[in-house]
Amino acid sequence: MTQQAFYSVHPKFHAAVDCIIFGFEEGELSLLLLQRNFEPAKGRWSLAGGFVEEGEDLDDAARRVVAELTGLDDLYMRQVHTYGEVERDPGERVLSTAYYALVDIKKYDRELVRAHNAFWVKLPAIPRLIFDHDRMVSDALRFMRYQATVKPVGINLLPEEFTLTQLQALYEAILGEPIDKRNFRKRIAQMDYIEKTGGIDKTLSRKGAALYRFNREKYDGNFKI
Amino acid sequence: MTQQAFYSVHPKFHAAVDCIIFGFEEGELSLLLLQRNFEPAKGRWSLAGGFVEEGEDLDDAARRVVAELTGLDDLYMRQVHTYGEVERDPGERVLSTAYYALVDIKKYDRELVRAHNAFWVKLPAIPRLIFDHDRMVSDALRFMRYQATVKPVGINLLPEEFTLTQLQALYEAILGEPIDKRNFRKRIAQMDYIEKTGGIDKTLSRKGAALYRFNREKYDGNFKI
DNA sequence: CCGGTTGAGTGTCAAAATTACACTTACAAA
DNA sequence: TTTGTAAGTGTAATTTTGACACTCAACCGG
Repeated sequence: MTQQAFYSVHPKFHAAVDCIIFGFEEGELSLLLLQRNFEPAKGRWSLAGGFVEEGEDLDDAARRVVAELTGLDDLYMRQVHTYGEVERDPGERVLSTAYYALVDIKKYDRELVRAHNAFWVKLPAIPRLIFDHDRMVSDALRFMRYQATVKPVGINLLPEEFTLTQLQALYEAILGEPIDKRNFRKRIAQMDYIEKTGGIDKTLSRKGAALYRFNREKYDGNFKI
Repeated sequence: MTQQAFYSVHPKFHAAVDCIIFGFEEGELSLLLLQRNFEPAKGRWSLAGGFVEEGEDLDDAARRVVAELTGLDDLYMRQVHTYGEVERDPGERVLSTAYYALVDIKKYDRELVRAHNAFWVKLPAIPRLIFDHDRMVSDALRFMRYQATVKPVGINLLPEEFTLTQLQALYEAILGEPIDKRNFRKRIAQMDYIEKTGGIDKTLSRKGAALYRFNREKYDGNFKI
């Protein structure tokens, strides 16, 4: 058997990516969802998705899909799972790999999002999604939650500089439960890679809240071996 | 644009599964690896893999690949990750999804394994593997280790009935560090889903060691909501 | 200018979980 | 009956986690 034949006796499939795009606003997690104005499943809600193209890495396809929708590159993205049931897409057989992305919700390109008929929807209010996208969301949420307990990925949902009150609200949203303020700040104080910038945010309090930033070098120094 | 055209403008790809098959013997984790007597990469070591076929779920393809090699069905298997770099398979473009499987190493079909030119290799001694299979192994190992700290998946590597000494040796192999015997037994004692069978194993000690089994009903009762 | 309001910031103690640690027992073989 | 081997057992110290309430700074309105 030639090497060519080795491959060619096997079928090929469409490969897609679907992206669970998380944002954080007003104390709640949101997802960027599309109300589809195109077939198939026109009119229904879905994740941002797209097909993998010739010569394109799987990860890159996911980055492209998110960039085309939000204008944002360089996001924190992680692969969640690949869904390969024969009948999962009623149109044709498609293997789809889900990725989650974390977005600073202040930064996305509003024009692009509008043009795609996409909307930020707060988590508790998300509608039924097409195909198996509901399952993708719950798998992504579980995985993101787990990662957030292990490393400070949540920071990617906040602006460069943030207050501890914002950070706490974020973790409360991610974990879905209230956190004691003093215990939280005690824990953060031990993380030398979350450092004061010296700046002060006065938008929320008369007193003003110290601004912090994530220091990637210190973090990598502590945990990469 | 018709629905047909929606799909057909996009390329298709080969979809493969590669399986990291773990066993446990003599206090060490092993992998079932193939020394390939077929192209491509004939003569080199690889994971057990195969292509997804028409009308076959992705998970089922992974089960089939493991079953064809070991004769074992009904194994504990979990998807690890999908590898989609353009150049990862030097032959043709293939998207490959890795799964790990946990095998009771006493039970596999020796004829089948021999026929496939496959061998159990203890973890510290595994050779260089083809393509990106090394990376698959290390990702699978990390994932399996994590899962083992969270739920008793390791039990799938032991026979139905096992002694606490075996169980401890297993966890020491999975975690890669020694465990205090009394603390370990204290922890196990709290898990009512690991129960004495009443049987006694005399193969290792004159005194005899109590045999235990995993009670799936009790476990599911405790943790499924 | 002073009292009120708002969110920021801070420390201690109790409970729970984790870790370290060494000897006795049962049995079979010599 | 002595000896060797793996099985089995409890306690105390340490660390980690969780509960809890007031003061501070600054601005606002009267």
